[in-house]
Amino acid sequence: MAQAGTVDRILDTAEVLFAQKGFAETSLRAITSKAGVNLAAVNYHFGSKEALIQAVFERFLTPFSAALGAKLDEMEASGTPDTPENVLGIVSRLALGTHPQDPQRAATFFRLSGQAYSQPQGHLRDYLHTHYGAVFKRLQAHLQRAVPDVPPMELFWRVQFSLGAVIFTLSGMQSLQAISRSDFNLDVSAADITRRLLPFLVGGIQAPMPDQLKVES
Amino acid sequence: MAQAGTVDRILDTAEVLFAQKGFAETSLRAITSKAGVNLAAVNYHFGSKEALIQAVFERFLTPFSAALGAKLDEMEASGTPDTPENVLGIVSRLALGTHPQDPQRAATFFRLSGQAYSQPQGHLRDYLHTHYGAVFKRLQAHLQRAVPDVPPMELFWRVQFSLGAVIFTLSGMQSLQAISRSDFNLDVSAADITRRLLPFLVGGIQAPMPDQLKVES
DNA sequence: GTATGTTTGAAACGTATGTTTTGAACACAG
DNA sequence: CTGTGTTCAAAACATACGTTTCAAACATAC
Repeated sequence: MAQAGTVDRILDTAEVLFAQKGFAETSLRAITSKAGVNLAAVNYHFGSKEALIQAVFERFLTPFSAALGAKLDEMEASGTPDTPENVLGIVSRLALGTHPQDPQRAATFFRLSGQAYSQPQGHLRDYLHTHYGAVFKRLQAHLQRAVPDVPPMELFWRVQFSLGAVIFTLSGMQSLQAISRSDFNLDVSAADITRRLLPFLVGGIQAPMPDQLKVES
Repeated sequence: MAQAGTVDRILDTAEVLFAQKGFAETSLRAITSKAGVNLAAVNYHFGSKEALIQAVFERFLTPFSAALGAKLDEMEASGTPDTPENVLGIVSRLALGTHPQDPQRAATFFRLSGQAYSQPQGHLRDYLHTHYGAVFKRLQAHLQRAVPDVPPMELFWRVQFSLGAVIFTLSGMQSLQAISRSDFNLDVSAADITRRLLPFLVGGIQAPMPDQLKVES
């Protein structure tokens, strides 16, 4: 990351700063000065700040969703049974392992995702849904086979709950670690949290259905 | 909300706008013009924009945490057994029912909380933790009695996971409803989602422990 | 009615932001 | 060398923001 081109230096720096301080709170001047490039370079290479944000996500998500697709192919080819543990395990190992040389990278990206998802107006949310919805649905289909007793709509929501638990927790890891440290005198890593997450998610996803769900207006 | 005083008109409007567009993306001018008050009124009555944000949270959270404390008193007095369903049920009914005259209000506030928690630098997160941490710990203690086999630290994280699932889902309800509608042709309300959430959370919180948790640096 | 303290209104201030411009530096083909 | 397209650098631009100012309006008590 030292002598990379202007474009990559911008992307690297923007990724970190966006995760640290948020989109609106990170100015182009902060990015360009820390990256050691000229202010105008962002608009020259990306067109606008919003395009920069999208580019940051694309650079991370495209390889990730491709890797996820490949893992699902593998799973189907090898006849691995569809259990919640297997399906969620793939995602978890992938999220933590796509950038083994930089263990911080995954945490940075979860923070980014958290911000993208909690942006109320939801540009990015829609963008993610349209561009990476296919792999997502494939994943959901595997989960459905793993818990056939859970109705599809219920599973849809449970997957959203899981997403929330994951992104929310890992995006706030820094603060949460401080609390955990003061309460338990113990440090935790992203891998540690993920290991704790898995049983929780499995338990939630395959929970028995409530007796009846009434729909109101 | 029609003829309220300046302070309340500001708070009402700010609450809605912050939830809709975020803190940084909502200008004082947008708030004051929509509230029909002068721009300077915010700085006059609250001192600064950040103080306004805190005031919005305080106005909602203080009654809520008081009500939660009362419900816990009630539970202890009546000898209601500490089960995950009972404890989580209290919170859920409270979150949905504190403002029965305005069902939108709860959703608005969840969106607010989502933004507060995902703000990376975490002023608000710390503020919430220090001001309302006591009730929170009390709740966690009840949960601990409900699932004595789960070690305290594990429970701590599971509560965080649950918080993530709740806030994340309800803060993104609007977008998620759109997806759900297109996938299932079905509409859902906040109460509906909450009813789906409960079994998920109960399943996650009382999930069996993984065989062993190694701690890494 | 006058005086006093509080609240509002309109305008201005200083600053930070995203973006645009213009020209120099550079790489490379003819 | 000359010309051409690309990248970079410095400066300026326009705008939006939070905040401050100061006088007018108001309420309340004496």
